[in-house]
This record gives sequence, C-alpha cells and structure tokens, in this order.
Amino acid sequence: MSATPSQVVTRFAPSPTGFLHIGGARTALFNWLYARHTGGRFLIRIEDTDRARSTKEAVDAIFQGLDWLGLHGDGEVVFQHRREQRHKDVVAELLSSGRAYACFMSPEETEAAREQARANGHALRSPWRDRTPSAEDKQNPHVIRFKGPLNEPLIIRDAVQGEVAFNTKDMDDLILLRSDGAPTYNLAVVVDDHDMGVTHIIRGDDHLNNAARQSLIYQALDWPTPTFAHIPLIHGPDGAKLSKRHGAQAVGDYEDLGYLPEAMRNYLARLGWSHGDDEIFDDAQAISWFDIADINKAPARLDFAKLGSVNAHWIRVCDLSRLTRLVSQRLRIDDAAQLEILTRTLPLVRERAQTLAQLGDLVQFALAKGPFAPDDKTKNLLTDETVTRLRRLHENVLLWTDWSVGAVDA
RNA sequence: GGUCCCUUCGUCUAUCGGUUAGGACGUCAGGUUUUCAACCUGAAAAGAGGGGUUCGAUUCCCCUAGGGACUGCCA
Repeated sequence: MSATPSQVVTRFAPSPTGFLHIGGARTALFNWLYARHTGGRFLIRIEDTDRARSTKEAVDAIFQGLDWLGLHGDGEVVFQHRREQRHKDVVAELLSSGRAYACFMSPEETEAAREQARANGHALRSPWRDRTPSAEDKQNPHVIRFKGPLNEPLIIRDAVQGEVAFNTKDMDDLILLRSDGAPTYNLAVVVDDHDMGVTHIIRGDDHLNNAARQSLIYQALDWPTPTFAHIPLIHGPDGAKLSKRHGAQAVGDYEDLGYLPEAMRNYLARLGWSHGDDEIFDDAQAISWFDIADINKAPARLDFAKLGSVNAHWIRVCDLSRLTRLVSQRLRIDDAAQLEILTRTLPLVRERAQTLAQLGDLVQFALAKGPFAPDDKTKNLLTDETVTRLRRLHENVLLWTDWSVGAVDA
C-alpha cells in the first residue's frame, strides 16, 4: 500500500453523498496533473465513514464523472469504511499513549459547554480531558476525543497558502470515535493518507482549518505530515459559492451540455492555475507545466463564455470519426447512411459550434426530410422577389452536372 | 461572535520592487462574407480604500471595507 519514499503520491478523496461536483473535478484534476508531472501516483479514496449519507449511486456517479474526464487512479480504490478496524486500532494506540480520552458529555452538556467556551473566547473543552471515569461512568455512552494542546501556537505550512498560523486554544478536541464506535472523518483521513503513503494533499481550502487539527494527530502518532496544498473553491458567475441556481454543478451536466472532456480539463486546469499566457493546451503540455507553486490563492468564478470558446477549439480539432460518433449518440442516430451524412456535414459546420448540442442542431438540416417549416427569420426573407429568384435557381440547379466546389461556387 | 483565507480589466489570469501593467474570453468598431459562423485589424477596459517601509510600490507590512471557508458524534 505504500510507495517509494521519494515518489509523489496524491489522492482524490470525495465523499459519496452526491454527484461529482465541478469543484471536486478540478481538485481531482490538480491531483492527477501533479502526480503525472512528478511521475508519481494518483490514488482515489471514497470517504464513506458516514454510512447513513453515503450511497452506492453516489459512488457510481463519482466514478462515471472521473471516467468521463479521463482521470483514472493508479492504485486500487480505497473505501474508507472498510478500514474501520485499522482506524480503531490507531485510536487504541492514541488512548494508551494518553493522546486520546473517553468523553461522557451528553449532547446537551456538550451544547452548553460549547456556548460557555465561546463566551470565554476559546474552543470547547471537555471536563473529561483530565477526569478518570468511574465504573459507573463507563456504563454511559461516550465518544473518544483526541487530546490536543490547550494553548499553543501552531503553524502549518501549505504549498498554496504559505505559512498559516493558528492557536490550539481555538481548536476543540476532535471526536475520533463516535458513541457508536464508528471512526470519524478527521481521524480516518489522517490514518488513510498515512497508510496510503500520500505525500501531497491537494484539496479544497474548506479543509484548511481541518489541516491544523489533523497535523496535531500526525504529531501525536509521530507520523510525517504530508505537504498540504489547499486550493480555493470555485464560485459561480456571480461570485457566490456554486449552488443549484447557477445551473450545472455536476460534471455529468457538462457532458450533457455537450462539452468535450479534454475541453473541461483544459478549462478547469486554467481555473486557479496558470502557465504564463498559455490558454489552450493539451494534457501532455498541462502535465509538463503543472506545478503547485503556480496555483492561485484567490477563488475563481466559472465563466461559461470562456468554457464555450475553449470547447469550440477542441471541437474544431477533434478527430472527425470521434466527433461523428459523439454527435450521432446525441442525435440517437444509428443508421450507417446517416452517419455518412454526418461525416460529410460535420466538417462544414463544426467551425461554428461551441458545444456538441449546437453541433447537433447545425447538422439537423442534412438529416431532415422536407418540406421544412420556415422560421420567422426565414419568412421575412421570403418575399415575392426572392421566391421567384429561388425558383429560377432551383430550375438551374437541376441542370448542373459538375458538383465540384469550384463549379458550384461559380 | 470567534479562527483562518482571499482582493490586478466584466471574467480567467501574467507580473516574483523599477513594465506605456501583458495575454485570453467577453464587449464595441472596422475588414472579409449574399447571410450567419469562422477569420483578420483595431478600441474601450484593472492594481478595493487608507496608512506605512523604500530612491521607487500592483508587488513587502499594518488597518479598514468587501467576499469566502470553518466553527457537527458531516465530510
């Protein structure tokens, strides 16, 4: 499960509670790019310690999204909940070394203590940190908490954010094991990242605060702390956190909209990362250029106009048979003759499409059978005069024998 | 409320103390085109505000404002 010490190991660790989010896709892409750039390994782990919220459908959706994007993991996929025993073993270790303790506070007591702590300007403190439970206490439900330093400065070095200073007085003692004995995320990530030999943790900066607390666990276990790289979240076009009202959130939505995976990789890579003035680049270039040092600290907004222009480029250079296949699938075309029409039509119209959906519309005329119902714009152009001209042209065309481009043009 | 992060054209970004602050998308104006798209040329467009440090700040520091994340027996 571990790797060569000098080798870079990155990972993408989504929680299967929904589809693969566009922000998650970019996180995966960055991890993938960095692993490829360094000749390291890119691992995938499903963070499903919350059994109630994790679903098989979500797991499938995530892999479908990753497959479409072409981001394949190198090792075997790790399902976090299957490693539960290992997580518990580590907690037992922490318990025996005095770095963890059983906390018997009830939810109500916890809530009250939290408010009290807040009023006093520090994080929640459990009275059970230094209390030895009686035999009677031990009958009650309890959680296992990590025993962290009470009031010490803590600096984490982040490859993107730089040195970030915290103080442990603002950090409560993390719950390691729930009252039902199940390990929590914050414990499981540390154990799994360590066991999987992860050297670089590239993830959303919503985890920056967690990183501080997790670093404490690494120290307590005397494990080397991996390099953190917290990347800013992606925002919607209006600058607010990406949500339903912004439309497409799932990578599957982008596939449906008719974006090419290589265009998504190109666009997403460019969001929050840059290599000079380079805008259009392929995977090989992205891999050779990608470096964590060039990741931006500011959140980026999604811009569909730019995505469209990037996609238009990749449609123009797309292999024709592949493009034909993609458009045929969208149009539900299976007839060989129609496929041939597409092959001949696509080169003519691909230049003006930003998405496969638009390309599908542009190709309709070659597939459709007359008579056609004119749209409003066409109606306006069909005056008596133009109709007469078209009739004459039609009669003329019927006499043509030379259909070369030059002849028709003339 | 507390802790932490962020702030260059409308958007994505370059700049790693000295530049006419560059590029891309978008926008606008021309050109080309029967039309549309594509393409070509050009234009408008930015250092949040205030203090420092410095010979010199977009760049380093502080404050303010604005935005964001976290503050769960979610991840």
